[in-house]
Amino acid sequence: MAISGRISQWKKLPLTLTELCIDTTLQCGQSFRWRKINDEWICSLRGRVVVLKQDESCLHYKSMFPNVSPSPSKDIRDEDNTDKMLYHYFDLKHDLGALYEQWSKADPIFKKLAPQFGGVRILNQDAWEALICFICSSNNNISRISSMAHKLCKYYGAFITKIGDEEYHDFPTPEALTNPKVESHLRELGFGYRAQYIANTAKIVASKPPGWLNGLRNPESPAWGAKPALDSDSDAKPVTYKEAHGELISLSGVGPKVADCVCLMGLGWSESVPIDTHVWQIAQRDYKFGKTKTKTFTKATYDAVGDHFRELWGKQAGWAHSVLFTADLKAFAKAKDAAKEVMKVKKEAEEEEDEDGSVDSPAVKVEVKVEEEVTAVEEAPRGRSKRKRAATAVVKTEDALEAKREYTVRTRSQKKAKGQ
DNA sequence: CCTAGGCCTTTAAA
DNA sequence: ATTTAAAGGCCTA
Repeated sequence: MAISGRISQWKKLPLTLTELCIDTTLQCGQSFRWRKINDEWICSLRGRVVVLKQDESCLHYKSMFPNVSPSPSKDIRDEDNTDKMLYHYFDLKHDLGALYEQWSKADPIFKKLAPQFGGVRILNQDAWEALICFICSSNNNISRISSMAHKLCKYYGAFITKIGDEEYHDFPTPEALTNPKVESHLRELGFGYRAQYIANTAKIVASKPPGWLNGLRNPESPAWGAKPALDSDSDAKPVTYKEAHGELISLSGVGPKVADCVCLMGLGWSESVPIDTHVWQIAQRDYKFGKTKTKTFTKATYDAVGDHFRELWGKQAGWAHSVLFTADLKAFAKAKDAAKEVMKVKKEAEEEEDEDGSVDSPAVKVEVKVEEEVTAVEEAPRGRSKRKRAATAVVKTEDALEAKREYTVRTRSQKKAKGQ
């Protein structure tokens, strides 16, 4: 494989799946730039391309740097701080097992769901990247947000290296997005109304003093590469979560939810709980938040839900929230797959009957219960190979249906409330 | 303080 | 086939 930069060997970090599960953590909607290729995760990160894979006991990683290093003759090991970078990125100083125990103790609902979703961890992302990506997230879905994030890197980020035919670029700086043509270009690229938000926010941030955004960090969670303040200027009073949140809201395209995402995933405010439509649904369905006075979701409701979770889960409420959020996403995806699988089986059954030209097939045209259709498929095998295929489909479908039923039960109460 | 409507684009249902 | 709704919201009136 052709690589234009310098590549490190595989290294490893002892780490259990309870402490970190990259499969869930990297695709639960926190970060939008990781891509999975076979069993490896790959992403450009702070000037290098990082590849990750995980087994029972270790996180394996390697990194690729650009060729234009300060001293090309120097051994890569002297400057490769990827181990420390990942330790910071995954915030591994926290004992996740202990946190899960604490949250389970405080909340029976968490306790029930958590065992299936271990190793979900809040990433310590670059604040600027989080800010722009979550501006993109409004009224949007994960796959489209991801493609937008990649376009930003592709057109505005510094080139890092090429692997095969794929070029890797870093996430763009604010300055790189201040060009007057950015807004119209991003619109052409399909960003929609978010193009303006991004352009405006880039201008605002670029006009602030350097380090302004990271100045909103939780002091207990310093930025990557930040030098510990030597003799700190005593007039700089520490920022609070609420203050940081308020500052972010003043930016373009940033409301309470996006501000909380940046606080939690970019600025180290672990008590921040972003309330999006999913979390709001969880709050209504599982935490009795349905009977508020106002029907629509107001700022007051937003704060009330956040405060409730902060009281329930404590200091690291944002982390606990992400576990439940992940659980809901997975259940939702499973139910969706189930629906697809059912359609597929339907189609197969239909095709088989067409092949035979048999007439006794009322099941496919009439709206009936899916369970009955599955039975119909099972009883309809005629040739050997067809029988096998049908049997496999049934097995897969039963799992899928189970997931769908489970999700439906969980969401029923909410649908009822909506109907009134 | 609360509410309604509009906004870009894509996808899946209806 | 067209239309509607929803997808991890925000902004303006």
